[in-house]
Amino acid sequence: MLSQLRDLDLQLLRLFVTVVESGGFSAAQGELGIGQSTISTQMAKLETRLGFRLCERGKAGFRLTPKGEQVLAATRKLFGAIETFKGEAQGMADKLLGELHIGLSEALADEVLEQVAAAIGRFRRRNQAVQIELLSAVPAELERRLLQGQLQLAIGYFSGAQTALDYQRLFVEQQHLYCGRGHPLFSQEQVDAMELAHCDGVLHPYRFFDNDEPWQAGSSSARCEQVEGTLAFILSGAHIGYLPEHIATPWVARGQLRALQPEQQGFSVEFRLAQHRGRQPSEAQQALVEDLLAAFA
Amino acid sequence: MLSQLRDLDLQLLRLFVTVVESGGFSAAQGELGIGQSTISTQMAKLETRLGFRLCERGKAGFRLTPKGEQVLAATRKLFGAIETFKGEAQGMADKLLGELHIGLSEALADEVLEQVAAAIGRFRRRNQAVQIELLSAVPAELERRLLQGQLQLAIGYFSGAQTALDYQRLFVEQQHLYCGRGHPLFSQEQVDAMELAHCDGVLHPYRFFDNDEPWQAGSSSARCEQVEGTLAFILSGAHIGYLPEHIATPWVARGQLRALQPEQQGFSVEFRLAQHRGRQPSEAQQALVEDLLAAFA
DNA sequence: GCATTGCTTCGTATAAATACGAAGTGATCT
DNA sequence: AGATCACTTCGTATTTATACGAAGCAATGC
Repeated sequence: MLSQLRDLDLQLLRLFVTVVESGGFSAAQGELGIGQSTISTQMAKLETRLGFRLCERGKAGFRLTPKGEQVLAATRKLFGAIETFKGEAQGMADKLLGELHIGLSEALADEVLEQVAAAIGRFRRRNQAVQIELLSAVPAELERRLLQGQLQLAIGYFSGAQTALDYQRLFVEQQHLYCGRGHPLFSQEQVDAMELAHCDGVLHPYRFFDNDEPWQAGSSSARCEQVEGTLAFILSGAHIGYLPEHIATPWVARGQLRALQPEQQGFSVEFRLAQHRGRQPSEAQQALVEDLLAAFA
Repeated sequence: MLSQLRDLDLQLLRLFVTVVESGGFSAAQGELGIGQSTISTQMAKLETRLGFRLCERGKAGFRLTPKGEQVLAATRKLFGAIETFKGEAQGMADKLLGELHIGLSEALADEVLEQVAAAIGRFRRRNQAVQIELLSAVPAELERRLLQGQLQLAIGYFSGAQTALDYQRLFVEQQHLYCGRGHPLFSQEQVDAMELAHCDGVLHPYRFFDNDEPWQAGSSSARCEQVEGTLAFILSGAHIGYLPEHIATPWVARGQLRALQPEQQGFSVEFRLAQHRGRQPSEAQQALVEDLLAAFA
């Protein structure tokens, strides 16, 4: 008598609805693909669970009891909810979700920014609802945050020495040694290595390409990790130092900066996309990596 | 890969929710009462069905994937719908539903109507949402409709001859033979049977107690099935006839009617509650019968 | 009166679900 | 390095669900 409706069998309810729609047990045989004795047993089971009769049947005809009508309506409502659930789950299957924290090296060239923007645009055209967070910082900082898991992706020039990180080449940036207008070497026609050796350089600690730089500062009373500060030191005329070509170019055009021995002292830096090798990336991350590589291809 | 979410296993979803609430597979062992290997298998099964991973687990700790979060929310919503369904079904179990069509004999005494009213009041205090329809008519009409299934219950004086109907005694009504003020016998002190035999009576065709009536009209030029018309014939002074005592009493008090030989010509009619014997009554019908019998007890 | 129809009940076969435990993996902690 | 933890995988046992068909039953139609 007491309805033991704890484990609510959806299949029984589905059978019930089909039986009603077919208008009888034997009529539902074909629709359900099972024999009528089974249908009878199942209906009896459902009625036992509910604790009341759902329909009157017999040669006299098939018809729902008042409670049967109510249960039918309630069942259809329930099936609606189930379809909604299925739809949500289904739609979720191929949808990208979650959060992406991405680090960008400071002082990127305009065209690089445009390519990053293109990748984001491409990504946003996917079936996704991803929370993206961008962070600009010095590469060392980016690498540190990658390792700590605060970032999933970072674009910058990296040591390449971290075995825990995976690197993919994106583009190359040209660096040159520059001096400012006030510097003794600025107006000097010929500059030789001897003279450069005595210049006061700008030191950028924690940068990964220090050893790649053709010119190594003999002495240095200026330290700056960021490009902007380095530029300020150089513009002062008191120091010489390395800058990305795209940063220096407008200043050179305005006669404020001069590249020193571009052929000998210049060098190129490889910018890479880095991600943690250990923790396997989310689908969203994989997709964005794909989009970034496509944008820089 | 393709999510085969057709038969949506609620038990798997319930397991998932419990695992989340416990914060891990092995932590959920106790809660679920099954071993962790089973939990692992079940979770894998659910994830296969959905087509994506729901949670990351391992020594590193347990946490939901973004999709897992979404599925958790969707699942809780679904469970809400299921609880609603259960509640509806549960509440329906002991609730009276459907329609009841009830026939009442015309010209019932006020106190009888009060008792019917009491029964309806009692019934309405039950857990029910029944549509009740009342119909006043002559008993023969009520009996016909009962047999046709247009009525489930009827109160009246019946032949008792219908084997298809079940009768239960409710109350007794006294009938007397009356004449109106204008009738020759009205002011006559003593009335004998001889004189009555020559009176013009009111015939009530299709009534069931004709043969019980002590006085049988010798001749009759007046026919009426209903009480009200019969009363009019008798008040005219041209006819004599039987009336329920409760109908006549106010007219007698006003000196408009007189009962003829009450001891000899009076008789009593048994009013019964009738219902179809063949079709088994709804719960609502059973309940109302109970309430009617109680009211008339 | 008898066949037919629509359902119920019973016994039983078979498929599927559900479970356990042992062995294995891989990351983390000591 | 080794122990530990949390989970996975595998093989297998046991229970449960699901099905069928035969027999039975009550109502209907001819």
